[in-house]
Amino acid sequence: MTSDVDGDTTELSRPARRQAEIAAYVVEHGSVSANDLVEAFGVSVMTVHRDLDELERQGVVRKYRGGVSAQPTSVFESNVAYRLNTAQTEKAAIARHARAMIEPGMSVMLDDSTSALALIDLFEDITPLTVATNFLPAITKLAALRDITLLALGGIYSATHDSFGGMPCAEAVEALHTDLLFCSVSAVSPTHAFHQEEEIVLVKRAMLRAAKTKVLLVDHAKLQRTALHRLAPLTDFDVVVVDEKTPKDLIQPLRDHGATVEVAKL
Amino acid sequence: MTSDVDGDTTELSRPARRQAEIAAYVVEHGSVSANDLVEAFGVSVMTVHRDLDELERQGVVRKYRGGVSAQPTSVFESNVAYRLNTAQTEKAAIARHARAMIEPGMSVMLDDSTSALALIDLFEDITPLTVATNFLPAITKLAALRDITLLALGGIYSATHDSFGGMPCAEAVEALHTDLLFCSVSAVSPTHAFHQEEEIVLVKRAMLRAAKTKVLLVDHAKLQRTALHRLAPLTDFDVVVVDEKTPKDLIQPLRDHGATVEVAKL
DNA sequence: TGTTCTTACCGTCTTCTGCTGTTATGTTAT
DNA sequence: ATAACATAACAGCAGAAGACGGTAAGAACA
Repeated sequence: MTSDVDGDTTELSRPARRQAEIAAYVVEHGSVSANDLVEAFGVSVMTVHRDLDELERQGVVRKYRGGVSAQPTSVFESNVAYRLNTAQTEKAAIARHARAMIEPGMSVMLDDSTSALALIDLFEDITPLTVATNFLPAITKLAALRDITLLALGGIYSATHDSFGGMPCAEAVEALHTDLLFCSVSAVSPTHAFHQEEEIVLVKRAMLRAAKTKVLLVDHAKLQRTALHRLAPLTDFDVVVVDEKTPKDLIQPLRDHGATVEVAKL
Repeated sequence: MTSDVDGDTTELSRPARRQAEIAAYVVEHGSVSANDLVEAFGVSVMTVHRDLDELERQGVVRKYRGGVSAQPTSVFESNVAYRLNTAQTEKAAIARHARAMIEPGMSVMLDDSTSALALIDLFEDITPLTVATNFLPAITKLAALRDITLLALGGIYSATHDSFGGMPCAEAVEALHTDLLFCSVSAVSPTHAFHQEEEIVLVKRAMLRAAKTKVLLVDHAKLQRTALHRLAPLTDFDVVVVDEKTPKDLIQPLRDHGATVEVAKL
């Protein structure tokens, strides 16, 4: 669990980073007091409380009098701040690889994945483009771009993912059909893609039905994890993109089971 | 046209304000050169170009080599930046009045109106609350609040309104039914509410069908305007809220035709 | 009631975004 | 070909937002 946080420490505001670290700390220790955190992170009690409030708002920890306790690991792992911290250079490489699949005029669907964010930065040259997404940071970014038709997929806001979901979102997805889907999950086995949360699975399944070409974006950390809900067999995806750091012996099994795997060059 | 811009000059970033002023200038003169604007506003050519690019992105002006020309007045009037400039104190008063209608636990729908933005600032004390809206600035604001269930109404992004619309949005609305709707329009006659753009009308009509109690928020400027599309008779609204600056002789006709009009105290 | 933990408020500080002009390069007309 | 106009890249600046800690008031627990 404490393993693969190969954090580039940049790219995230100081408080956000500290919050992610606090979250990790809490998850590791199960439950700690505010004062413990004061010592561990060298900030004032006030700041600790503010951080914990924010983490609680995101659903990552539960506050009670005298301390905080961790929520199930699942929600921590799908916490946005945490994910943003992880494997940024790999994600950039994956994004560049994905970009090559897009042609001007296409319609593209993005889910609430941090790789998608990196991908958006590469959109400026591929206009015109139609992009549909349920991920709030992505929506904000896209709204500022010209020559991009932005189709926001609404739904119930989740602070943990900073995205929209639930039935309303699934319905919005079902009304569409895009050329491409770029999608991410929290865990990948040799045969299937998995995700922690049921409501998210609901939306992602809908997205899979609503796109012609489906691309799964996977950084190497995902291949060594598991998660509760089976989302879909890997053969449902037309392409699975992994980063270069992925060990060869983890890639081969996917291919053996019929998946088309491409490796993104750094 | 140049009349009622009783601008409080505060509350809007300098460039945004200047852009709104440039837009007004262009609309008034029909078509001007970049250099004209440099003189008129005392900024560099570069800045003028940047402003014009932004205005073009919003669909308010058209750039061609050697200058810019205005788009039809309608789109200028429904331009967000312009609307944000107008009658802010009145809008705050209207928002306070509207706030009093909301009780904790209710579900509220907001359209893409600047008055709605003011209203959100007053939400913190009325939690829990469920809020549905298609207005991007509103969505961003609400996402940061706790104890608020945010239901984003997706759809096709319009840079002019900074909101989502079109059929996907209308469908999302139709799947809901809220206790309250706060809604705004671009023009109000003694008998009807009007709006410039057809797609917007589509969404607002859907919203009217999807709420139990419907409230129309109107600042006094709207009462002296007209617009192309008839949205709905005023009697479709349970309450029409106007600000205190509204001349009495403009209010009376509404009441004579059966509307329930309330005046928001400053 | 006393103690501990939490929250609210306030002033200061820093950090950061993003606006701006300048210079240099590209593009279109005449 | 040359002049007018438009874009791109760069870097400095300013204003604003937000982070932080301290103190004091409040709430929970014992």
